[in-house]
Amino acid sequence: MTSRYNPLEIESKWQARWEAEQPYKAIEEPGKPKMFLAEMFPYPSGAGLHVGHVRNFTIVDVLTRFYRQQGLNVLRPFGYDTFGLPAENYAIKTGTAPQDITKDNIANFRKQAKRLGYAIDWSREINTSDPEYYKWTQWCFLQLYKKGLAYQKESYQWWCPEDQTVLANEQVENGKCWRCGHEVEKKKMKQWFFKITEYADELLDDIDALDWPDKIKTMQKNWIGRSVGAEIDFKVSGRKITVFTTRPDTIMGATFLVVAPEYPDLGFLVTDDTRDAVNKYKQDALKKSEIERQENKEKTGIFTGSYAINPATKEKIPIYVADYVLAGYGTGAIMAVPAYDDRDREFAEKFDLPIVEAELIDRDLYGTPKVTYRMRDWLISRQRYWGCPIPIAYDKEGNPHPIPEDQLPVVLPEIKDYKPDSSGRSALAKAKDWLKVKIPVKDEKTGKTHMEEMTRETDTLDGYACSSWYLWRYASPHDKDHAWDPEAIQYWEPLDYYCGGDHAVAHLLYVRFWCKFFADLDYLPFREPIKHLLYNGYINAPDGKKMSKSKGNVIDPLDVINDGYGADTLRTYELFIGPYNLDAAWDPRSVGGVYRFLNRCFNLMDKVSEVDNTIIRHKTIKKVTTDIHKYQFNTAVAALMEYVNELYKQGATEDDLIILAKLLKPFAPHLASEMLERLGANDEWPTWDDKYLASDTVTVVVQVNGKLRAILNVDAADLDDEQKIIDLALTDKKIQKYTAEGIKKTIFIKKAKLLNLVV
RNA sequence: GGCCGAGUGGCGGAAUUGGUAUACGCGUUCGACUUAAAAUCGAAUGGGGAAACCCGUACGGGUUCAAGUCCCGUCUCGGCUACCA
Repeated sequence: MTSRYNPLEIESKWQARWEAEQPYKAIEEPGKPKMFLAEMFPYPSGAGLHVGHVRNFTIVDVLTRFYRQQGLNVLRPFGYDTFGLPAENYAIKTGTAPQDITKDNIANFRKQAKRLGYAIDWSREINTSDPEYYKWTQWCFLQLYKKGLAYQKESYQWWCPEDQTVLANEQVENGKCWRCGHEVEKKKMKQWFFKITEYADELLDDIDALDWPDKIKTMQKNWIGRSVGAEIDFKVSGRKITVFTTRPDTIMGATFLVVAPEYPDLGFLVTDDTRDAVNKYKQDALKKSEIERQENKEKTGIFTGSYAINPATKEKIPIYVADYVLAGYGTGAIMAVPAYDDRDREFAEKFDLPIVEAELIDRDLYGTPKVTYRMRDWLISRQRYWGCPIPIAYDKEGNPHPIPEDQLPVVLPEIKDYKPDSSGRSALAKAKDWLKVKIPVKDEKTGKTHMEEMTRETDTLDGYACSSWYLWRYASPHDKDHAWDPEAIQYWEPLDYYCGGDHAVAHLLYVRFWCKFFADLDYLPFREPIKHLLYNGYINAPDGKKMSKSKGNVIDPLDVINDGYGADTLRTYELFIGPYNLDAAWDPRSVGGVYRFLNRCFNLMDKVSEVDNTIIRHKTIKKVTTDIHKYQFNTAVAALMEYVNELYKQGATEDDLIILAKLLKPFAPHLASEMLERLGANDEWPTWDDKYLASDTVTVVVQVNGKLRAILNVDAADLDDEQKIIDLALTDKKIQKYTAEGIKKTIFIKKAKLLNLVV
């Protein structure tokens, strides 16, 4: 031979072959063990792939190829999460249709992903903004609607009176709209919700059994936040206020009540003297932004003018309104026990209210047991254009009607102006023709059905709804009759490995919620959608900071490839960079180190000789295999480097090279494929035999008082003879020196091949 | 404030889960090859010391024959969360 290692040449050769032969197409084979893996599908931004995507996708790819090489039937699809604000903002700015932007971005992402050599089944691509896909998102919505789990509710939202639009919490800065600077207020609005709280208990109870990182499991538990307590009624001149408390046993110390500013019965509590002041306090509180609440935790509040009777002490206690009580949690009213609660004490001190160190009583005396959750129902309405239309229409009275399933999809109409207008509805409200729809209505009296003209819902769905079921769509991505094909689901699902570095709570909780819901409807034969979750860390810039365009410290993975390193180096480097679940900083010089390693692999092809490397070969097979099982990709690569270093010293046989290429393939598939082809070998994953790993002689560490003093080479068989080891150790001059005063105790650990002499 | 991570050479990181601390890579130094450089190949590389040795896993204690690993306390950094009664 020889040609130099030219990654770009090798990679384009193999990518062309994989494109033509589609070797990674997955086909159900009942009876054959399957493995289904996926990354959290990307939002295809205009910027293309970044190094974080590469880390994420490569982890999935290593596992994909590893299990393929082990003979499993592997499914590894790919998709795009395309609805969302960036494309809409870009559309508003440029007048380009989000549909077109998305198409271009997907094409770019696909092209770039192919340059990384991923073992993807490209026939299963999905795209959430494709009507073929979101038809079924709408179908899912209708199933939830039918069961009463998709519902409308009046609730307080941040509202900008200038822009006439709802704002997310993060879009409110110091009580002002982030766009126009106008003061925002909380406005009661009718919005769509999914009733995730219906599954709160199951979502919480099933967490422990998941093979997910503890970090994520804890975050989900905290998010759901189950509190076991009681509801207690306090009489207020003929009416009552119900409070929620986790400490009903402290009721003897309850010296006042506090209700939230949004408390519905507030009007009843005020008197002629207090009405104006309370109203003003309420208005101010509703104007306060979340950020202000965070920054200023100084207690504020005002006396309503009413008193309640503490059912335990029979005493008359004042009722306050204060914004440290949240309307959305419990009943929106609390009994304040300043002796036992820090917040209540702070409030009591400020307003000069009595603090009573009362005795604790039986928890069940005055309340009824009640469980409350911190998690709220999932607000899914968005007044945005670029999202999945909610399949609902309203009759003349404003009552909602589901769009019949045979009318799906409700196609998002193409419009010219995406900007929200003063109507406070999404830009869809301007699609006049689209708004009108005829819905069959059954007449109660005659039993006959007639078509009635109605007006479509103009809100679109939160993007998280689109990603709540895509893992099941992967099983039958082109199914025209179902959201997912039951037989394909039966074979492939649930997902074996899911890998990502984001969405610890939201997405990963919503998928679990939908899974349980559709399992209850018998659409899914399992109640947890994801068996193993790998949560990868971020890759930061060389300076350790987050990569960002404005800081100019972004590493473009395509540049790394095109600079001549190639995709194999990039992939291998991103796994070698450190433990997959920790953040890591990009180091351009270490990239070179990995490139040198792949070079050494390639050049080893010229160094074939006749030697026996059985032991190191089997050791390496074992190390790489077990490391991949433990997701220790960095040490798996290190083991391959050690192996190659050893082969450089000892010389390598063809067998050694074949094993190297097989083990290398998950990391550097192009180079490994090239090597295997030249060696005339297949890529079947090798196995090791422990008998080769036990060598005849072993090294025994000899310590004196726990400090290393000598190393002995002894026959492996002698490990069973403790006295012989001790005698041997005592022939060592150094050991003799340290043990001259006599030995008090000897500890021999066979497993560790260690002898400790205590003097 | 609460919860969860992390702290090991000049740097990224290893360490069979309590048993030879610093694997592998980067960087540095030296050598080989070369007219030369690059590339490549080989060797050395925690600190102190002439050596024997001593000191070393953020800091202070403890348990143990033995601690990077376990326990108690402290500090620093990162993430999530934020008055949830």
